[in-house]
Amino acid sequence: MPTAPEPNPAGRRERNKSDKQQRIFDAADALFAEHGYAAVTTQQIAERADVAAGTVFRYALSKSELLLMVHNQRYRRALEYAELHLPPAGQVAERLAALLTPIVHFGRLNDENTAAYGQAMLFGSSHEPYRTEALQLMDRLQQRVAEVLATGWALQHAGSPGQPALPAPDAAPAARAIYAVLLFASIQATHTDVSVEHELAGILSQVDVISRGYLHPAPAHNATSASELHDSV
Amino acid sequence: MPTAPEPNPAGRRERNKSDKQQRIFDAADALFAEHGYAAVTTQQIAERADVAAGTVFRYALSKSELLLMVHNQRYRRALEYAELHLPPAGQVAERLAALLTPIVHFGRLNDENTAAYGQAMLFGSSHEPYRTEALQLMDRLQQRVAEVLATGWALQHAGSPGQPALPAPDAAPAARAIYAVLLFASIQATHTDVSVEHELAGILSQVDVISRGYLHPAPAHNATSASELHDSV
DNA sequence: CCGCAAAAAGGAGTACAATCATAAATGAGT
DNA sequence: ACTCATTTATGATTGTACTCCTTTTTGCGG
Repeated sequence: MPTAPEPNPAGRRERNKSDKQQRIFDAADALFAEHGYAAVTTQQIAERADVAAGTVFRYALSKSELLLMVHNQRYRRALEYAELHLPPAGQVAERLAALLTPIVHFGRLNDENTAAYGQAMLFGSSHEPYRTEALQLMDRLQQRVAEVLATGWALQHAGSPGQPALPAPDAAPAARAIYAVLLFASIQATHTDVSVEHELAGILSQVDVISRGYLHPAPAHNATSASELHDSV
Repeated sequence: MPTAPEPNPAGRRERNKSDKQQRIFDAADALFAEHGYAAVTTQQIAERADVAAGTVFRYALSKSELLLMVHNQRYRRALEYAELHLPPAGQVAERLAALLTPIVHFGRLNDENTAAYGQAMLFGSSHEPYRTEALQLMDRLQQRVAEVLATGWALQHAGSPGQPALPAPDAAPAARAIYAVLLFASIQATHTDVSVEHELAGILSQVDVISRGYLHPAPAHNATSASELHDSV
């Protein structure tokens, strides 16, 4: 729709070089959105972007990285929307639901591509820059989840003047578990025909368990420093 | 190369036909174990099994299903070991650790294949019989986890003679969350160089949160029947 | 034993992601 | 403007999973 790439045999080389990246991005984005990841060939993307087949792989290391490239942007928008509409206060369960619901719905817009995106994120090579970007978005969502949890903990343990405000426990494990649940459920959803509502209900019931576990006073556990468990690539 | 060379002119056709499946299984198992999933070609498997290239795909729909086929067996053994060594009683956290530790260690024996196995399970086609088998093993582990949780709940809420023994809540969401955490961590581990101990500690810290959430008296939740979330094709 | 239909196996062929040797473009130094 | 080194683009080629039409084998009724 925006660029109408007429096969201009003489023009290619003379074109502005710096927008080649943009042409490839747009081509991949449009084709994946229209036909779905699996049905699109890298050849088609190259043709639509009006570059040679091999050129595509100078801007992304693999077909799946092309998907990461275009889907990161879409995912980021969904995440920003979720962050924006997160109520600044309230029950933990409701705030988490508010945060996750847009993400789940977004995933359902094109569930084939969402599954492929998850696959590229989970199984892609560490050398792929766009995968790194995707992992950062993943971290960012976990961060938001952790904040909601920690805030909830602080509120819950605020009204005891006797206690010297024992610090909130590390919310990272709970946030990570919630993310795992979200991802797992999203992928499962592509293989079944559950409704979004059903999927969301399943996710939230798991999230509920996890957030209760976080908020529940822990029985003086050996806090195995979980901060070292980060992806170190 | 005009015509096919006759590698073994007399032998192939006259062999016992019914063990072809077994030959293919053995060939795939050995080659995957020795060289790793990615480095093995279906051609190699065919050669080692002494069948034609196309024949392999009459016994498995895809290369990844070959992996599911052979890895299911290995995984089942690990699961049986874990079930066997599960202490019949004790703290929930310890029993869950006993259940999951062998699985995590097993995954580390050949983490490349384990990741590929997870990938085949999560993203494979619903028409693949061996994937269905893998999903059943997944369910079985979740079942064991759920049992440990439910048993723990029963013990914890046993000593109140006043209450008319309110029934244990559905442990399925917690079990699913624990499985998601396990799978997610296993896959992550292949991209990092964390030690098994570290990986396990990370998993158990998440499992702890989840099991505490399950055991903690829930605020009367709508138990969305999670049994319908199954792959239905 | 002999057709003969159905099932199984064969292996050349296909599609496609990804590579790589070559070629073109670029720009810095003079 | 002219080299020449470096960066970038090209597209034919390759490796490989998977398909598809053909051939072989099998089992069965006469």
